[in-house]
Amino acid sequence: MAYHRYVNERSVKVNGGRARQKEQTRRTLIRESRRLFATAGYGAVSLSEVVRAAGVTKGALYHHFDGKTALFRAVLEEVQQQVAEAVAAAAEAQDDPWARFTAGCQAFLTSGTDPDVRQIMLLDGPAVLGWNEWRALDEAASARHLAEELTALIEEGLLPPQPVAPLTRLLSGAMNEAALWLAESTNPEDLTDARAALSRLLEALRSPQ
Amino acid sequence: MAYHRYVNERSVKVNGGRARQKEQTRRTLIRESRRLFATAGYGAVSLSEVVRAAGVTKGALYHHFDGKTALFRAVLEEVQQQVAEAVAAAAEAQDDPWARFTAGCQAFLTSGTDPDVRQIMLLDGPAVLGWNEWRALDEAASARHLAEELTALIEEGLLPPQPVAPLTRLLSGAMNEAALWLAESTNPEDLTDARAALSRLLEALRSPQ
DNA sequence: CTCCTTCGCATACCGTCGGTATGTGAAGGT
DNA sequence: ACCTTCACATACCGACGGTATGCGAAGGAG
Repeated sequence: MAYHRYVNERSVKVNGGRARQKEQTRRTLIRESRRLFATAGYGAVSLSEVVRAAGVTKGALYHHFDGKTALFRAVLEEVQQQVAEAVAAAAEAQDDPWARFTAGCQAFLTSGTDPDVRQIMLLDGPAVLGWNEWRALDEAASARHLAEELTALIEEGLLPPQPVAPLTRLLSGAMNEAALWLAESTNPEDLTDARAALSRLLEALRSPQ
Repeated sequence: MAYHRYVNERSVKVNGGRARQKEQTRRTLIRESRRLFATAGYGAVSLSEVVRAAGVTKGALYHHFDGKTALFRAVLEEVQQQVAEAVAAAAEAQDDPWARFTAGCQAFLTSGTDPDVRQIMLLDGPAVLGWNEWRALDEAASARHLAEELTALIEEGLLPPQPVAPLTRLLSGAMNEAALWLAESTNPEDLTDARAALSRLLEALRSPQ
């Protein structure tokens, strides 16, 4: 009985090298925990569920991560990276600087309605890791790009000169909360209204022509 | 030994009626749990700590509240009510409708820097109770006033006609996040910048004269 | 004053959780 | 063929949130 998984699955199955198997286990843990965290929320997910869903034991989990919060951090980083990629893709599809800015913001608003993003990045993230660490990860993933965009827009005269840090937080928070509201909504008209409201907000900030 | 507290403290001390004592126990539990929740965060506070700080046992806690989240909910309602009172007081000190609106928003931004508000209302609230319930409480406490103010401003022509629901979330989220950023800041200049940024944002939304 | 009911709270206990210490055997180098 | 490494599995722990039960003072009824 003991260690039967080694005999039954690990050594018999066609496995790549040890490093390859290790990475696969790690990715499985992240994938399954992400699914559980997204659907039930961090607090309602036990590590027993995670390792059962991943087909490993707690020994494997603690071999890859320092604990539950470290596992969550890895998941959050993955989610944030995906959001950042979506935002960057939407922004880079535009040529006009102002259009790039607004397209990125709208893409961020849309991303926030994804269930994984909503629960992991917007709801649990700040509470589990603390706002400092959450913001540091957010900064590294996407908020830095937003701040850089704002700085560029000010330099180009499209935005009135002002400190970018508070404006970044104002806009980031506005989009986060609007995305949460949107994700909860059942009325499809709300999406249109939210995008319009964000559009109005951004346009209102623009320098007078 | 058993039930010695009854003999030593409860019946000997000068106590008001049973109902009075009950309310005092409840308020003590809320007060102490609020203090612990605010300083350590919901997840890092155990009910053992709470009842020890309150000088009662878990039996008392579960007599007053259905569980840990119910205790947190009671605390959150108290915090939200205090924020709402501060915002209402700041708004009603102004005569001009637009000044009332902006003063309320600035007061909300200031309230968010309070440690209790920050941790309980802004960080743990949505994660612990879920966004739906958190928003329902927020709605009842203060967001409804914000929405009513916005509706009134639109009717008076001070804001362009638009759906108020998404705008309410945008503004609420912007102020929440800015408050979190402010609370973390060590530079006193950030407070000035944040208030200025919020002021610019609100002014930008105003109807062109 | 006496009895009886109510109820606010204490006590004792439980299953489960996150976390740790230790064991094990296949992989990969020598 | 051997030996070291390491990617896990196993077994166990203290602490947690929650529950069942007991108790005794408070307050009303007669």
